[in-house]
Amino acid sequence: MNLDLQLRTEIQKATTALFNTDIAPQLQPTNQEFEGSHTVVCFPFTKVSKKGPEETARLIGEYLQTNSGLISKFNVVKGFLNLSINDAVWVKVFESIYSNKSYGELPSNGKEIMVEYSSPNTNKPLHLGHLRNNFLGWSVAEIFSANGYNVHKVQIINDRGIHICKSMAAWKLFGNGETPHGSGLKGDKLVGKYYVEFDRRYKAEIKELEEKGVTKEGAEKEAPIMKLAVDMLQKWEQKDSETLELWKTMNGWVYDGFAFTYKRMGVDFEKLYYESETYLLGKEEVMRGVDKGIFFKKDDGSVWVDLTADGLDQKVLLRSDGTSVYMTQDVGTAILRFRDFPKIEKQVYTVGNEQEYHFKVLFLILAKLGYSWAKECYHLSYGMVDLPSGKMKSREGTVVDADDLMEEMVEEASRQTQQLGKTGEMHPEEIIKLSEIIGLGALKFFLMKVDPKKRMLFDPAESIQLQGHTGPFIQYTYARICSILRKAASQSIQIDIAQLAAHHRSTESLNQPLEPMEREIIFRVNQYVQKLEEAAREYSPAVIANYAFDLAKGYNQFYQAIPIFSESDVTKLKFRIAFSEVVANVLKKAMGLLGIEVPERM
RNA sequence: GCGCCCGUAGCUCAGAUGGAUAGAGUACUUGGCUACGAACCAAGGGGUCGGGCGUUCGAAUCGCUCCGGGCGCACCA
Repeated sequence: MNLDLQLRTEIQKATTALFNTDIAPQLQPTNQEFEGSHTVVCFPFTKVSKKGPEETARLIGEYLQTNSGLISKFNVVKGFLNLSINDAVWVKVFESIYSNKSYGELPSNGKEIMVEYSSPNTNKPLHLGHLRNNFLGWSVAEIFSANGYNVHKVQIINDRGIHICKSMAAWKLFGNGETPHGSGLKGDKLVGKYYVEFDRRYKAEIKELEEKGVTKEGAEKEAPIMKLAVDMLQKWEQKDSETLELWKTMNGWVYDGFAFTYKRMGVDFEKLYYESETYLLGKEEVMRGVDKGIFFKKDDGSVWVDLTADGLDQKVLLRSDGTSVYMTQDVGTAILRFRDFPKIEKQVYTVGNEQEYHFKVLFLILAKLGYSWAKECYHLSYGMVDLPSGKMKSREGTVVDADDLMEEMVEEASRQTQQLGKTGEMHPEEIIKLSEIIGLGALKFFLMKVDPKKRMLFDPAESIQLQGHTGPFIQYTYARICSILRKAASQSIQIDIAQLAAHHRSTESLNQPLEPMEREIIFRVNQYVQKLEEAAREYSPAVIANYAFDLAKGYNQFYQAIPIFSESDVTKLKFRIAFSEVVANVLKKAMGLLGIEVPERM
């Protein structure tokens, strides 16, 4: 049952009866300091009531109290009508949540979407920025899934081009046949090492040539290592077997390394796309656009799209030598995906906000090519992650490596767990598993509690905190409830929810109301579905993260104020156990959307 | 130069389509474990919501303007 919707309907009935108006009521949660749970803002009704705000609010309140079974009492502060919901109604709300095993999962809506995330540069190991990207993308996919969508998680792997050839060239020159297996170095780290080596070498060679009097431009082209890389690119395009072999081998190393990192992150993909497989389709589409007069060719042979009518510039789509650019590849990839999954109605691209312009252009181009789904595509644009020292810069060595960071978080979780003396009767494997859950939970929560659109600061000292507004705080609340449920089970306390609800309804007159904190928590639990919808609408896991924190905090307050097992009234005791169980389930579900596990003890 | 984003407590962040005395966390000062788990709870101080003007019964939220910070505008990806 949807309490808010019912309430809204009742209020509308009241205002229609009283003032003969169809102004939609404005409902908001009541401020802590006043009694009640729902507040109607009555200022908008003063126009039709022809009375002051307080009088207007009082009239609506009186009408509701006499005519609606939902409201037990009300109070008026200025133009605000604060409503108290009947406890029997609260219990009914609770009952329907408790007995609904799939609470928090909306039924299938028959819609299908695709979410792209990660899509790293294969020459560079994953770093902190990728963690935000992956966690956000994965979580948004889960959020849509919980909203009833059929979701496909994908990524694009940028596996062709000169940058790949750079690490290949460096490895060929200086690698001495080094392999991940032989050196024990993770595949992506090994390839990254040669990419850096290329750059170092390239700069040295340029300097050498310049000292011999070659111009800077000349030196950049003449540097032997660059010539080798360019040569490899040409050979690659001509499908030279030896080059292709090396390309495959080194890419394989990278993929193996990434797979390891993804696994620990807890993210996955249904299908991987490779640029080497999509850029030709992009080229075809662009040529088709030229034939249809959508794009135009310049004298030098390059192909352009004119977006000045849309308030943007002209944009190149094919170079004068006929090769494709970044945009061309993305056009091809998008179209291929809609061919592979004909039922999807949109694609969500999880990519940093520095590429906002790129996606604006991409969607316009796709629309010009006649793809109606183009206007449904969405760039899930997120802000950069800064360090206390400022921006991450590879040149200054301030890049925070994803593998290292996850490892440090887990180690810190382990250290703190042991320091708090929580590991008493745990097996060593259990401690390891728990540390993983806590460490990654802390990291994921830290990165996802902030609005994705905003640039954020990653303070290492703060991120490893396990108290306060953190993932472990919520995990702890969950573990605590599990402990209560274990105790209840050991005392063989059986919950019969229908009986409890009936009892509450019949004893209401016996003056056994709910505690205000209990009402508030039912209110929050009942809010979950709305938050779920909001999170999808806003593409924001932060909505879920902050909701879970608020719920956990509310429960902890209740827990501390009301000792459950000292309650002598068996019905109340049972209610509170059932109530705790519901909170635990919702916390688990919400955290699950963030990819954060919750432990039964910690 | 043109375009987009951001500015809320010392610090990190919330603030539903404009609504009540702007909220959390952290840090700091206190108090609470013989109890269902103290990774918790309670209390306190801490704010010109970057500045100004405007719209409105009502502005952190909308408009204009200035200041400060970030990003983009490649035949790079």
